[in-house]
Amino acid sequence: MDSETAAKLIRAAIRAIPKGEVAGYGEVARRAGLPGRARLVARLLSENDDAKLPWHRVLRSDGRIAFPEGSKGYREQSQRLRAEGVRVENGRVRGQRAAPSVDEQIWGPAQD
DNA sequence: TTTTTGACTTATA
DNA sequence: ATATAAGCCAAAA
Repeated sequence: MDSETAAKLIRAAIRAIPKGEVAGYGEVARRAGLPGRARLVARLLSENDDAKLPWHRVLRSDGRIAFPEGSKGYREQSQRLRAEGVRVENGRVRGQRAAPSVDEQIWGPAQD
């Protein structure tokens, strides 16, 4: 699979995060069928220019914002999240995470 | 060409 | 809670 295809899958996975919920980089990668490739997700977002993509719903695995505290991106992301009703305290998201289906929790993401 | 750099993760101590 | 270590890999240096 080429990198462009991977990028499409990842963007689709990010778009699938419901408004008001969040997901981790690794989680996005897994749901895109690319386990272990959290870094690719991060890289894509760093290059992303699509305003439609809800990049602000993507967090680190510990629920913290991936930008350095106080940076521009940090401020914008927390603001965007709060605008959707997500609870953000000191760079940490309290609110709900995008819950995978029961099947996904047990069996992992669908492969077909 | 090789090395470093990142909006990262999981495991282990 | 902190701190390494190994995995990840495309792009930039």
